[in-house]
Amino acid sequence: MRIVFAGTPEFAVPSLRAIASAGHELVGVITREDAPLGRKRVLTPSPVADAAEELGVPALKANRLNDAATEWVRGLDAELGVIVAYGGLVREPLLSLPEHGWINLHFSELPRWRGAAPVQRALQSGEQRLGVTVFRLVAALDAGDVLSRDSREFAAGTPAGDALTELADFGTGALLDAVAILGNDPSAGEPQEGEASYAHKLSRDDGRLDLSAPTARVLAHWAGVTPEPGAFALHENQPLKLHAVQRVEGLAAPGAAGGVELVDGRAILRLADGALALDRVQPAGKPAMDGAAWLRGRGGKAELA
RNA sequence: CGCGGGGUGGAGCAGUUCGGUAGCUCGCCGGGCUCAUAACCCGGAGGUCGUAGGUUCAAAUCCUGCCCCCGCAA
Repeated sequence: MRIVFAGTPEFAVPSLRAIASAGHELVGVITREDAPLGRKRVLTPSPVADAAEELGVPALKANRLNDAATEWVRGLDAELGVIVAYGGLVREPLLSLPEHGWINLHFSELPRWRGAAPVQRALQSGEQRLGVTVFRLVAALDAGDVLSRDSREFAAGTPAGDALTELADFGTGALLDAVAILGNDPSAGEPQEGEASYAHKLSRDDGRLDLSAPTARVLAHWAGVTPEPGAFALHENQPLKLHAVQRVEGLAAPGAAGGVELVDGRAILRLADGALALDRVQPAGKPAMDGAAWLRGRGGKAELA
């Protein structure tokens, strides 16, 4: 099938490659414009842009799918549009331009967690079964008919970044299935069933952990916001980023939640009903460091809030 | 010139305000104890205090330039 692909970040790349290696004809790729990256603000092409170049597919860099983008796509004469984490909305008339319309690979079990940060929000609320859904793009957000879906279990405490990376690969199966289904039956698709929920984009403040919560909830929260926007707690009114944590058993917490002390060479954070090992932390103004080293530099004890 | 923190043996820190012999918790090496150990005891190595210059009898500490790292903001 002649396919135009729209996507931007790292976890859209496996889908792009899967379509290419499945023998479909990739006629064009749309991705967001080069964005300034890092402290030095170096203008950097998106991962999808790099992949498109490597595959030798013509790419359009656009932050909005406007008239110019629509004309560009019209010239491609694509049969199907595939969108994976592009970062912009497809509207009419572009939406109806390809013969089979557009399909989207979304990283949740729709209609749950529609929107920008499905994996992060699902993990944050303690879910460990994460899914992918391929559906037809319609005007309403993530609301079109479903073509294929799949899901798998993740260990508690799996960071969103890792989960997303795995789902990006995992989801290519459902994506290729959906393309095949459409090839056989252009009218295929089942309406989404169940109650919809929305996964709003994460802000920095979403990374602030509530240390008075039960351990399982703190861990889920940590997982959902790691590595972006990053989990943190306050130490002496300064943020302390928690890059890597692990639940530790067998340490009933006699002290108040928030106390950190050295146990068997690890920095252990006491919570209401358990404890977390802080394996990698980063104080404000410092590089990331081993949690135990951080604690030693503070005399072996600290209080987080 | 957006705001701010920081650069001290291998790691993390203190010391800088009020210049005067390099300190702490670990790690490392050697020895001891132990059935054993990440535990404990004894001993040891390892630092041009980011860098260049200035002030001074004397600079990690005061002054100036530069380099690098990071937290915010964007």
